[in-house]
Amino acid sequence: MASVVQPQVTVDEASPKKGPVDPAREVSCAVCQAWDTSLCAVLRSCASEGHAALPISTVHTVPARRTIFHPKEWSEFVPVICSGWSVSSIALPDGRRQILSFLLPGDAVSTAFLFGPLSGRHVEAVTEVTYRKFKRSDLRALLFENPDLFDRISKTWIDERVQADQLALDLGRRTASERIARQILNLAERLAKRGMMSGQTMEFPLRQRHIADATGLTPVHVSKVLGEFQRAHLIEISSRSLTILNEAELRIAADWR
Amino acid sequence: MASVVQPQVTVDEASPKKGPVDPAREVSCAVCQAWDTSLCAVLRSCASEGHAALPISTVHTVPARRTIFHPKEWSEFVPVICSGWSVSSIALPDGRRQILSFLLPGDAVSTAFLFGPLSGRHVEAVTEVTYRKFKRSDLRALLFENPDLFDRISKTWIDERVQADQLALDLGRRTASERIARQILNLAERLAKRGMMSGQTMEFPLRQRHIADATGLTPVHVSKVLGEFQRAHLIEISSRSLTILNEAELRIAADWR
DNA sequence: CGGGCAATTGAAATACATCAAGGCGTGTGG
DNA sequence: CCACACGCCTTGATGTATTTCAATTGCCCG
Repeated sequence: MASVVQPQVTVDEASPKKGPVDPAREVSCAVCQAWDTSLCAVLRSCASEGHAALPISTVHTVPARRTIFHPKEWSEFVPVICSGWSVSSIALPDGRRQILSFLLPGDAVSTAFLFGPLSGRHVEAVTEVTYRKFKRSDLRALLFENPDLFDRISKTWIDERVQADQLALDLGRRTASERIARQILNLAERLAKRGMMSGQTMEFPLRQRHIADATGLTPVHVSKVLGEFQRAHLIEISSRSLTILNEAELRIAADWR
Repeated sequence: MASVVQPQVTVDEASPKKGPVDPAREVSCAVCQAWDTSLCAVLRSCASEGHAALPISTVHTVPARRTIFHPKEWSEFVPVICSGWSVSSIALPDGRRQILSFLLPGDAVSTAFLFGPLSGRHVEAVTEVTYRKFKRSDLRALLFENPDLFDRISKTWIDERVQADQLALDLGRRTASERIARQILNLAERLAKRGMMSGQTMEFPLRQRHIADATGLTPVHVSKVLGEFQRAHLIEISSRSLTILNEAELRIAADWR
């Protein structure tokens, strides 16, 4: 238990806490690289503006591959990722599944989650993950006290809608290589925002099965396309990390904008 | 100009008004079949509860195939369909396009639209369409005055999220026949809610390329699948109307639930 | 050391796209 | 009113992107 499986994201170097509850919550968030994005930022800026304190939350740590949120869970808690990678998906009874998004530090599953339980969604850790659980009613209350908190949420909301639209466009109308290239570029961009890129290199804990489920393809085909990309020196993958060697060409392959 | 191209949905039989503004707005809405669903219902119930009056809106009528909302429009107005069918989509510069939803009477494009412009979206009339344009700021104001209006909107938001998830699952993980069958069942269900089904028969103004763009397929392939469905006596299509002959089997083809 | 998940690779199958031609209905202009 | 063009649908032949199947390897972990 003391030695962790993979030395992934080095977010929490200051406080690798194991207990379920962390009273000194501002401290640990202060180190979080995701301060600039998404819900966390919203909550923190709200607190720093002297309004109500941050709502109560409990911190949890789960190992890789563990379920964070179960599809038939009807919970009053909304999880927000603090460190590590996880994945949000829906599945068919026969096993086919579609990944809707990769969740990085600072991400909540969906803004819709703030207003009611979103059944059918499965959230699963890819690496070891720490996350916070907020009580829905707390967040809601906070939302009504702060009109500009509301503004920020609605902005996130719009973003989320745009993301969903793009996903549909990708899955419905793009080729396999385009989808994969876009997924890589998209992740790179999001990691960069969080200061989690070193140059053109990122930690890349995803299995090919994850990429397959996110792009609506087969693991086998993903392997072939990634192979082509590497032979064409667009990217390089080794020991759970990915480097973009030729961003310009990769963007062309992705038909980016 | 007086004779309209297609005698589609017969919603507005009481008032086929042509002018852009309609002062007697409650009246025309009272006939609307969509009173039970979505944004319209929300606004009307809000008004009937004796809060502020319905916000100002202007009524517009456009012929089939006309653009209602342009992708680069950055408008402060949010359109809500009153009668007719329309379609909301996004497109790639090279012409590929993905339909995100068919809009039926009572539908707004997206709840996200209430909070900010959603660029890139194209909304286009399929049949002759009448719609209302609300001013975003009016709706927003109304929203803050009525906490339970907000509740209803957020419910719609969750629904919309679930729809988006299902779309991704369909496009990413389902076969052509499944996608098409589901689209048909889905439309039937939504039309039924609006009282627009006569038994198992519905007006069906969609061209096969609409279905193709909604399901991520080619018009040619859609034709083949619809042909199979008809030969198998699951459905019958003739003169712009569609009948579900064998709902049970169609549901199986759709892998419904 | 053995077992299981992950990745690679090639061969075969298949679902869907593309291409092409013809028919049918409908609006349009002579 | 007719001829015509055009969009829409259908159908068959052919092409291709992706899946499925299968065998092999490496690797992590118990």
